[in-house]
Amino acid sequence: MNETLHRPDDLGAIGDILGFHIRLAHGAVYRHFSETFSDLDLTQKQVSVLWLVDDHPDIAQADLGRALQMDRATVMAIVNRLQGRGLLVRGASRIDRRRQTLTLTDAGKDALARARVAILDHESWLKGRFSAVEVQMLIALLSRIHGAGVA
Amino acid sequence: MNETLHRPDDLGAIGDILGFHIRLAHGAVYRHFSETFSDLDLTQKQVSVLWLVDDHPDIAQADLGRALQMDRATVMAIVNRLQGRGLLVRGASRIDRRRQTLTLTDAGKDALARARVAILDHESWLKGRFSAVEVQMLIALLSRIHGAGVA
DNA sequence: TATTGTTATACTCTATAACTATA
DNA sequence: TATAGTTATAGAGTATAACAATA
Repeated sequence: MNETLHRPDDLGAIGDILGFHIRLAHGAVYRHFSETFSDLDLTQKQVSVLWLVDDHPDIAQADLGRALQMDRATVMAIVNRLQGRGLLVRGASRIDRRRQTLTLTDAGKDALARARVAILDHESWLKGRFSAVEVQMLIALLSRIHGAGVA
Repeated sequence: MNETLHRPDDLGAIGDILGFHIRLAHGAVYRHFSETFSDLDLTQKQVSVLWLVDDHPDIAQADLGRALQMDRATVMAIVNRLQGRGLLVRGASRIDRRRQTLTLTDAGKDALARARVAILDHESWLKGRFSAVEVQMLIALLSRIHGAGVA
């Protein structure tokens, strides 16, 4: 049967797979984020890196990797791209010569400022379907999965 | 300050961004899935496609795109890969000659059977941190984001 | 020994654009 | 006009492996 299934409104047994719902939700967020940030030409990860570098001056790449749960090579690729666009600069650390400190340039701070405005739109779209209590509950549940920010 | 921030246990203001938590959770799930399926050499999306093709015989690529919220070209790439590995075959539809029906091969059914076993492990790892009620709550909240399977 | 940064490499997902065939 | 499949192309994220410098 089902050659006429043009609009599968029932997910079937796969609908019980929690990982499946996480992937779908992530995809939806990813697409809306991309639309919202098409003018700024910034991705989710790029904004996260700009944000954390601004929040933690002289943060190193390895720290970003831990905070955003990315491999060193992945951080490298993102930082390279941001540096290539002149949004941040690498500098030498004075206390540990293995490490490189990261600092936003003026252009980087400007991009982040505009990104924060766009994030308001994006988060409103996302959070608009939940009450404040539900948002906190969802964040708490998701935190149990990724395990970050648990002091 | 903060050049000594080697283990940022506090996410700072970015911790209030719901989209940020969704990305982190998705990343954690993605990594564990990859480990669990490294022997089978199947990705999340590939398993989802095998699963849906098995659930809906003669489903077409466009249907997969709607169910999994992927672009036509993205579906194409995944189906090509699965077909190249001999896990499914394309066939002509008899009622709409624009469409191609998709069907699992014996190898595809075998791969899916093994995938279902691996998914049990993966989902146990994922769901183990929640009560049954919390799992249902989380799925309901995530469904409000991706909007699929809502009849 | 462990960590940091780095380079090279490769794979997957994702999407856009343009084309053909069919409805 | 709209939909389905297709092809070509490109960008981004992700990871592994190996190496040098430093702790």
